[in-house]
Amino acid sequence: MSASNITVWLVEDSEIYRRGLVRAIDSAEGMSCPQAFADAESALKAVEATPPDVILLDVGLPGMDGLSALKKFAQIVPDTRIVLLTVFNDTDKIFDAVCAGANGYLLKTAATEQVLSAIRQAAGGGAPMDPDVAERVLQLFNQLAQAKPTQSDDYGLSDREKQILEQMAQGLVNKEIAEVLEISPHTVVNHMRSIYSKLHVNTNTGAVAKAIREGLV
Amino acid sequence: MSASNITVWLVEDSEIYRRGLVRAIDSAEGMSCPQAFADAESALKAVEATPPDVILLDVGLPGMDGLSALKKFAQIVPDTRIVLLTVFNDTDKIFDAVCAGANGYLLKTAATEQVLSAIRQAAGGGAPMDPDVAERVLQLFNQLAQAKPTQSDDYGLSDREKQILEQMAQGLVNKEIAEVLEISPHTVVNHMRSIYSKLHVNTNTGAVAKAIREGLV
DNA sequence: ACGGCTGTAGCATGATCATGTCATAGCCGA
DNA sequence: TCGGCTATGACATGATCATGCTACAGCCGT
Repeated sequence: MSASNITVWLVEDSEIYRRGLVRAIDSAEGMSCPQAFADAESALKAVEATPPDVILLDVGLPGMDGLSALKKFAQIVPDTRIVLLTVFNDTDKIFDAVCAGANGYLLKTAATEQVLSAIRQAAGGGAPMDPDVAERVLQLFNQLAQAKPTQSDDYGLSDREKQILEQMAQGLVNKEIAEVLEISPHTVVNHMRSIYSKLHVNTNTGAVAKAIREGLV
Repeated sequence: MSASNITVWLVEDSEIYRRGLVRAIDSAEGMSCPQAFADAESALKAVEATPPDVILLDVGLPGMDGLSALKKFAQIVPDTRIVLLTVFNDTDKIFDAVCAGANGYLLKTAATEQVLSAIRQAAGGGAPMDPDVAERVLQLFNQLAQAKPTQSDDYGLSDREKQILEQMAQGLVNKEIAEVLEISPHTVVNHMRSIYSKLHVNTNTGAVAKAIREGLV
């Protein structure tokens, strides 16, 4: 918010790293670090009273883990920009973090000057992101956008059973499914038996619900 | 690929900008710009013969537009890292670009040193991204990932009807739904009529499928 | 050549569903 | 206060579904 003086909080358990970064921030033009915390719990307690512009949050914290903390911060002070600091460069964690509403993602190997620059960018509405992290975000983005609803487990359904399931999920009744697939309604029923058995359901609605939710159709 | 000397191509119609950047790249350590083009067509013709490590691609080109060019480059030389250069900061374009496989996104307002740094990062497998662009990517990412929080259209379903629908999507039969909601099975049927009517379906499977797909439950 | 699986088909029974019609009560806005 | 909407409940009929059983042909691996 304040363009002249950005308030930054630091949540980081390593005392050496924390002290060093606090000093760097306080020395820098246009920003200050009035508070720093060694764990997320104490930061969460204090944040509602005097929300900072930016929080630098270590994801490798003792006690409450960084991602849980991130979600809580995002809930309590949605206007505060939250930049994650991490040594990890793990796709799953990045995915979770982005979903949880992180506004930036820096590696701890970043130089001090880069961190300060990131703080300015975050405060200005940007999302500073390490290029290696960004690369993974883009990969994830493509996976999401290029529509592939992960059918990791198809419950051992046969091709024919999947076809039946698909027609069911179109809202067709058995007779119509039989017509579409050019088989007897009896056969449709038989396939449904197998489907119910494999999906562990016993109603058509249950089968359709499971199929759609699990991306089988 | 080459860590020692990164080959960079520049596709940019502004002669002034192009010449300046070529000179900067050639002067920089560890990279060179053997070729530069004023339009995408001529770059596409030449790219298969001697694919560079990185292509800096202006999206505001005359003739073939930058995004189309991006898709073609990604097809022909998938190993070449493509960084977009743009003056625009438009969400739709960013979305398209990311989907098309861009490996980075710089604004033309970036300083020369930033561009050179971006080239190194892109060549190293990272995705250099302007923080403002990254912010939009993250927003898009959230829209994609966070299910469908916006059931903008609930088809005018009443609260009770949504409850019924929810139970249907659990796979319960009418009698069970009646028990759960502590109403008569007749009433359940009546609510279903309304649901079918509002969703424009006429089977329980159709209703469940639509409800789940549209995020109503 | 045999067993196992898939896909096909059928019959039968009881449960469930879809649809039409009717009815009462409460709540809210006009 | 009246009409409209929601929620409730009911009866009836025909369609559809779930489930139990049997059966056969083709394919695949042993």
